[in-house]
Amino acid sequence: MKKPNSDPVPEIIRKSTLEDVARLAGVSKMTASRALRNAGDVSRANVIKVQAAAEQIGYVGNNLALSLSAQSTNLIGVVIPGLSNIVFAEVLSGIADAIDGTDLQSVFGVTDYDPEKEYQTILNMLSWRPAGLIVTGLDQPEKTRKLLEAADIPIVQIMDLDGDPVDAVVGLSHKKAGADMARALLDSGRRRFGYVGCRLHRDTRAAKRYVGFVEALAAQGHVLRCEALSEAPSTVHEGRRLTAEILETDPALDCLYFSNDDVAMGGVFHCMARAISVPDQIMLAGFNGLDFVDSLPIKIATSRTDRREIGRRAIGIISSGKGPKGVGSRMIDLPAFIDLGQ
Amino acid sequence: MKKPNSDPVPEIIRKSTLEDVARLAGVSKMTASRALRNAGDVSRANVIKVQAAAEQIGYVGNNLALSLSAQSTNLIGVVIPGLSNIVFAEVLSGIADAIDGTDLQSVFGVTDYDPEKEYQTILNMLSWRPAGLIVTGLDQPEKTRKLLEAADIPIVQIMDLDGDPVDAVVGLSHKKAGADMARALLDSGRRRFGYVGCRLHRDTRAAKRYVGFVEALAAQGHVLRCEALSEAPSTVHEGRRLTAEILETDPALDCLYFSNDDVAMGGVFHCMARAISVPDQIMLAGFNGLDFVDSLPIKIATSRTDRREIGRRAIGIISSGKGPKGVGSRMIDLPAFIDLGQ
DNA sequence: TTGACAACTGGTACCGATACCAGTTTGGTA
DNA sequence: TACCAAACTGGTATCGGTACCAGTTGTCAA
Repeated sequence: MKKPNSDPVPEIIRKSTLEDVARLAGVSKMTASRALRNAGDVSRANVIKVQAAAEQIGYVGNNLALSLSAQSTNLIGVVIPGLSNIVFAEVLSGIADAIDGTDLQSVFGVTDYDPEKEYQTILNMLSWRPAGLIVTGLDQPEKTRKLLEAADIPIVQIMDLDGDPVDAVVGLSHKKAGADMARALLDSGRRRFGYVGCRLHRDTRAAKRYVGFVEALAAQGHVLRCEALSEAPSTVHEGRRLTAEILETDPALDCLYFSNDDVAMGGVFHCMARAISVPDQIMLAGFNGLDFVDSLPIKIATSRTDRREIGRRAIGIISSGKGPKGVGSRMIDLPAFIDLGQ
Repeated sequence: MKKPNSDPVPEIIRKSTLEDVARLAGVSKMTASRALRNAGDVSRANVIKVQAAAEQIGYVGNNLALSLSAQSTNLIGVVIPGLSNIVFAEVLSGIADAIDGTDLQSVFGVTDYDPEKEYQTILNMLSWRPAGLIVTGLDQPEKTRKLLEAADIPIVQIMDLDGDPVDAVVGLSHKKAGADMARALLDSGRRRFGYVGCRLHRDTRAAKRYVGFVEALAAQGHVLRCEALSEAPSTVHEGRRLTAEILETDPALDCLYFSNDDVAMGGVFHCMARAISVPDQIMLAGFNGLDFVDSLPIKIATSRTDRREIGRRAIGIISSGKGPKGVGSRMIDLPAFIDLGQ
C-alpha cells in the first residue's frame, strides 16, 4: 500500500516466521517446526540450533496459520450481556479458572442486552471457528438460534434453565428461584409484599424471577401490593432511590423483593439511613448471594447462586464432550439456595 | 479419528466454505468472494445468486483464512490480573464500549497477579497477531518486557503511570494518589492514622499508594500508628475482619486508609455494627470511587478514578495510532480526584 | 556384501480466504 | 465491420504453519 518501491535499505525489521528461524539455523522449515514442537525425529544438534535461532530472532508462532492448517482452534467464545453486573465478571472468572492449565483461550463479547448485537457478536465469533461457544440465556431470537444450531461445535447456554436449549445448558430455573423465595417469605410470616426491580424488560432472567414470585404468592392467595420499576441499569444508587419511592407510596409494606442483590443493597442503605428496622419492621430479599451480603451490618434474605461454578461447568462440558453437539449434551442444574439471613 | 472408513452415506454435513457457496451459485470462488463483500465488479444477477447460496447453506466466513491472507487481524488482546475486583470488569466494559461500532474484537486473559502466567498469556496472545495489546501495569519482569518491546504492534499499559512504559500508557500515578489522600486527610485535621490493606505484595499499585501515603505523612512529620495487612484477596469480608483487628489493637485511631473501596466497605460495615461514629470518631478513606460509595448511609473519603475511560482511551490509542509503536506513542494521565465525602 | 531398519531430513500439498492479473463478454463508436 | 473500453469472470499465487510421503544416511545382523 505505502511506499510503492522504495526499500533499497537493508531490511532490518525481523519478520519472525518459521522460515526465518529455519534459514538462520540452516535447516528446512519442517525440521525447524518439529524441533520447536518437540515432535521427535530431529537430531539433538538440530534441536539446539533451531531453539537458539528462534530465541535469537524472538520467534513467536502464528496461531492463524496453525489453526487454519489444523482446521481447529483452541478458542472458546463467551457471549455475555454486560460487565457492569459483577455476576458476569464472576462467570468469566470461573471460566478463566477452568481454562487455566489447558491450552484453551477465551474470547468474549458483550451484547448490552441487545439481541441484534448478540447476533453480530456470535456471528463474529463463529467466523473464528472456535472450539466451543458459551452464550448467556435461552431466549435468543430465531435468527440467532438457527446460527447456533447450524454451528458444528458444542454450544453451552448458561445462567438460565427455563426454556428450550440449543445444545447443553448450565444454570438454574429463575422462575423456581422466585417462587421459592416467595414461599420462604410467606413461611416466615410476611404478608405485605412490594417489588423493586431494574431493567426487567431486558433482563429476562430477572423477569422470570418476578413471574415465579408473583405466581407463588397467588397460589397461596396473596398479591404484590405495589412495585417500583425502572429501566436504568441495576445499581446500588437506583436501588436506594426506588426503595425510597416504594416506601413512600406504601409505608405499611413488611417485605421487599428486589431484582438482585445490588438493588437490594440500595434498599439496605435506605433503611439504615432512615433507621427503619430490618428485618423487624420490613424484610429485604435480593438475589445472587453476593459476597458483601454476609458482611452487611443487617441481615437480608437472598438466593445464593454459584456463578463461578457455572463458568467452570460450561468449560467442562465443552472440553469433555469432545465433538460437536448431541454427543454429551447435558443439562446441569445448579439451583439457587435460599438464605433468609436468619 | 473415529470411524476409520464408514461413510458410504451421502455427506449431509455442510462444510460451508466459500468454495461450497461458489459451487452452489454456479460461479467461481472469486466471484463469490466479491459478491459477499460488496466488492463491486459483479453482475447484479450473480450477487443475488451468491447471496442466496450463502444464505441457504448458512455460510459463515473464516476469519483465520482471512487474517492469514491479509496479514492482520482485528483482535485486541487485553491482559488483566483478575476479575474479582470490579475495577477490571469496568475497564473491560470501557473497552467494549469503545470497540462497539468498530470491527475490532477483544480477547482477554487473566493472570491472577502471577508474572509467569502473565508472560504465557501475552505470548499466547501475540501468536494470534493481534492489532494491539493492552496490559495492566508497568511492572512486568524483564522477560515479558522484551516480548512486548519486540512485538510490532501498539502496546498500551494501563492503570499505572509510575514507571517506565514500553510504549503508550493510560492511567494515573498511584503514588501521587496515596500522597494526595494523606495531605487531604491531614488538612482535615486527622492525626492518628492506621492502614488496612489486602494483597500488597501482588497488587503493586496498592503498594504504591501505600508508599505515597506514608511518605506524604512523613513529609509533615507524621507516621502510621499501625497497620492491618493480609494476603487474602480484597473483599468486603476481609476488610471488615481487618478493621475489627486494627481497632482492637489501637482504638484511639482517628483515621483509616484502606487499600481500596471494597476493603473500606468492610470497614464501614464494622463501624456501623459497632455504632462507631463515622466520620466524627474516625474517618475512613478508600480508593476508586466505586458506585456504591455515594449510596452508603455514612460518608467515607475516596479517590475517584474513571476505569471506563481508561479502557476507552486505551482503545483510542490503538485504533488511532495506526501502526506500531513509536508512532503516536503517548502518556495519558487520568488522575484520581480526592473526595472526602464532605 | 547385502539387506533391513532406525534415525533423520526436506519437498509438496494442503487449510480458506483475497490480491493480482489475464482473459472473455458486451455494447458503442468510427 | 472492426475496434476499444467497460463490465465482468476466473485462474494462480500467497499468507505460515503441519501432515504426509519420499528420500538419505548410518548401523548392525545375516
